[in-house]
Formats: sequence, structure tokens, C-alpha cells
Amino acid sequence: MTYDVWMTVIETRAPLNRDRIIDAAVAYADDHGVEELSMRKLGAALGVEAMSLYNHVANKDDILDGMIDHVFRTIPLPDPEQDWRVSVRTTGLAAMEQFSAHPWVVHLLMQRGNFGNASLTFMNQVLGILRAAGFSDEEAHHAWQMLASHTMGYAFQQSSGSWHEKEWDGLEEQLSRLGDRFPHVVALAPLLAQCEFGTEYAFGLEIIISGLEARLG
Amino acid sequence: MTYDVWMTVIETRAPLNRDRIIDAAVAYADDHGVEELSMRKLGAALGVEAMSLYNHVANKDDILDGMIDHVFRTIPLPDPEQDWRVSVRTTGLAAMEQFSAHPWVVHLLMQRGNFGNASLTFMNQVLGILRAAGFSDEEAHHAWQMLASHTMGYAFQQSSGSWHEKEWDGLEEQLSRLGDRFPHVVALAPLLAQCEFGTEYAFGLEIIISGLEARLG
DNA sequence: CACTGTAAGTGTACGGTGTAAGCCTTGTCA
DNA sequence: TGACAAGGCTTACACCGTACACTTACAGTG
Repeated sequence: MTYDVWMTVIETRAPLNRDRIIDAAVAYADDHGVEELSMRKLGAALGVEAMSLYNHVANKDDILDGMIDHVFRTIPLPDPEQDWRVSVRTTGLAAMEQFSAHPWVVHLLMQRGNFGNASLTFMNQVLGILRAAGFSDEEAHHAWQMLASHTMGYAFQQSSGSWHEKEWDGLEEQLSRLGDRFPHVVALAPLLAQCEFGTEYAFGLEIIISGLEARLG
Repeated sequence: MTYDVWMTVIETRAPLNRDRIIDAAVAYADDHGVEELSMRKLGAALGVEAMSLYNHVANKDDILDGMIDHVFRTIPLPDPEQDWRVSVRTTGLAAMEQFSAHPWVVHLLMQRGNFGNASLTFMNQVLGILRAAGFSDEEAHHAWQMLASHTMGYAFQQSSGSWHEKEWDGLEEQLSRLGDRFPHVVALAPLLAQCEFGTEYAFGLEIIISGLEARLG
């Protein structure tokens, strides 16, 4: 009997720890959306009661911070050896890719900001590349703000992308009803609906890189 | 007695209606932040029980949509008579101004998107100006996405701005402790903390306008 | 071997949330 | 006067994060 219980325990749940909790939280958010994530549901996903999580984690915010950190850690850091334009481009695209894969990250970043290890490391690396490229501190700051805004903005639009997919069917009918009031929106609605955010982001990124380059002189 | 009750009612609360509820919600979010807004607190702010709100409003989401609409309605629409560069610039700045005044809007937009009257009107006007300026539909779409992302991105950063003000004191000490690991972040931290987002936004806006202009050829 | 301390999972409970359902008061109109 | 609707209020429910007290299993020590 005791043995059975032991087996069950061993088989169905490895010992709980912070990493396992955060991994499960990331998976849950990927599957069901971050707003569906609750301590009870996360516990259930791990085969454990909600309160057990608190033995390994300070509180829910701690988990959310860990989730952000988890995603930032998977963004490959830019290579300082390369031309800054290449670094910025590849890093931007890599970041966008992760934000697309985990749309809830932008959501979380917005509510809480983040100064975890991974995000500071990331930021530090990018700033270093800009400074090494010859940008003054002020210019590097401008560049960072602009790149960050552009990236967050696209991730933002993508994650709130109600123009996409399912919603679009209902919207089309609604828009055709409002066609006389919003002719330009209706005209461009197909483009908005089919919008490939990766391509779109890259397009803007080139404009920004060119613009920064020009300011660099 | 009945009279007294009447006077009280008349003085402390005008008859409830959707607009009054949404105005109060906006004021509450401005004062206490949108995450503090609950039906009970909003009711209390209006001198009414939470459930009374439901006589004028479908649910909380309805209120949140109304709040977004309320803010978009206060952004002056661009003037189609003017040069598109001027229109885009002034409209962008006007939008940023509102998003700065009501930081929670970006928050809400992110969670729910928005296709209210005001935001569609706004979007329609901007798209109209871009098309009239000679942008193809694809180009207008690119331009809109880019401008929207840039604006939302800056608003986003501003509203999540933990580099600002109070947090900065604690952070400084923390950063100096981590100075060897994040030298570039620490070096630029003063700039990040003092960052004037309006100026910063305008800087990026010019780059984008120039870039779009070049693509327009 | 028993004893004790500790780590970790559990159960219960509290104050908060949005909101469904029903009640009660009020003003309007036939 | 009586029916009726509008718009408040009360109660109740399911969910949330989490404080606190409990149990259980193991490790270390005599």
C-alpha cells in the first residue's frame, strides 16, 4: 500500500521545484493563455495542490517573473563580433520570434516591467553593441528605445491581433455594414487580416536601421 | 423625510447612465490605476452598489471598451488638407499625449484590442491620409502598422516605465551591485531614468516619416 | 533504536473578484 | 387605483491569491 503510493508519487510527479513550476506555467500559458493561469490550475497541471507551489515560489508574481525570464533566456544574444546592423537585425528578429511564440510575454512585460537576469543581460548586450559601433551614450539610448518600442509594438499588435483568423469572419460582415463610415479601413481590411507580422516587422526594422545609420553619420 | 432622501439622492448622485459610469471609470483608472478598478469600487465611487451598474452596462468588459473609446475620442483627428508628413506627425504626437495621460489605455488595448467607433474612425482617417498621399494600399498598410507599433511601443514603455522616478532609487543601488555584470546598462541607466518619452517618441517618428517618404519615392 | 528537526505537500479559511437571480421602491400611465 | 417598467438593492455563487495550521516522510543525532 505504502509502496503503491510511493510508486504513484514517483511516476506521476518528479519532485517539485522552481524550474519545473515555471516550465509548467509557460506551457500552460502557451496552451490556454496567461489570463487562464491560476495557482490552482497550475497545481493541477503538476498533479499537486495549489498551496504546494508556495514551498518553491514566493507568490504568483514570482512565477510570472520567472516566465518572462524563461523566454528572454531563449533569445540568442547578439554577436559582438558582427557589424552592428547585422546584430541588431538578427537580434530583433530573434526577439520577435520569441514574442510571437509566447504572446503572453508582452502582456506580462507591460503589467510589471522586468529586470530579471535574462532581460538585463539581453539589454546590456545590445547596448554594448551600439556603443561599440560608435553611438554616443545618448544615441545608443535613442536607438535602444526605438528598437525596443518597435519590437514591443509589433509583438503587441500581433498578440492583440483581432484582425486575424477567426475574429475576421464576424468582423468582415460588421465592416461591410460600416463600409460607408470607414471606407479606408474596409479597403485595407484584407491586408490587415492577412498581415504577416514577421515580414512587417522586418520592413520597419530596416527603416529604423537606415535611419539610425544616417544619424550616426 | 422622503424629501430629505430625495435631496440626498439628487445632490450626491445624478441619475446613473452609461456615460457617467464610463467617465467615473476613466477618472478612477487615472487616479488608482486600471488594475484597481472593480465593479464594487466603481459603484462606491458613484455612490451606488456594484450591481446597479449592470442596469446601464452589459458587463465590466463593456465599461473597459467604453473607456478606450472615451480616450480615442479625445485624440484630434488629422486634417486631410495638410501635407501627410505634418498630419502624421501631429496625429502621432496627439495620440502619444493621450496615451501618456491615460497610461492604462495601452494596457487595455493589449488585452482586448479595440474596434470601437472612435478607434475605427481614427484609423480610417489616418489610412485615408496615407492613401491620398500616394501610398499604395500595401504601402499604407505598412505605414500604419509601423506608426501604430511605434506609438504603442513608446506608450507601452512609458506606462511600464520602471526606470522612472521612485523605483529608480532602489534600482540604482541594485545596479551598482550588478555593475560588473551589466556595465552598459549601468552606464546608460541615468539616461533611461530621465528619459523624456515625448521627445524620444518624436525622434523616432521623424526617422519613420523619412523612411516612409523614401519608400514612397 | 527512539527522538527531534525540517522540508514539502495538504486542507481550510478569508477577503477579494465578476455577475446571475430575485426583491423592493419609485414614477408613469391606463 | 392598479399594472407595469426602470432602476436601484441584496443575496448568492464560483473563482481568485494566499495566510496559517496540519500532516507526513525523511535526515541526523543520542
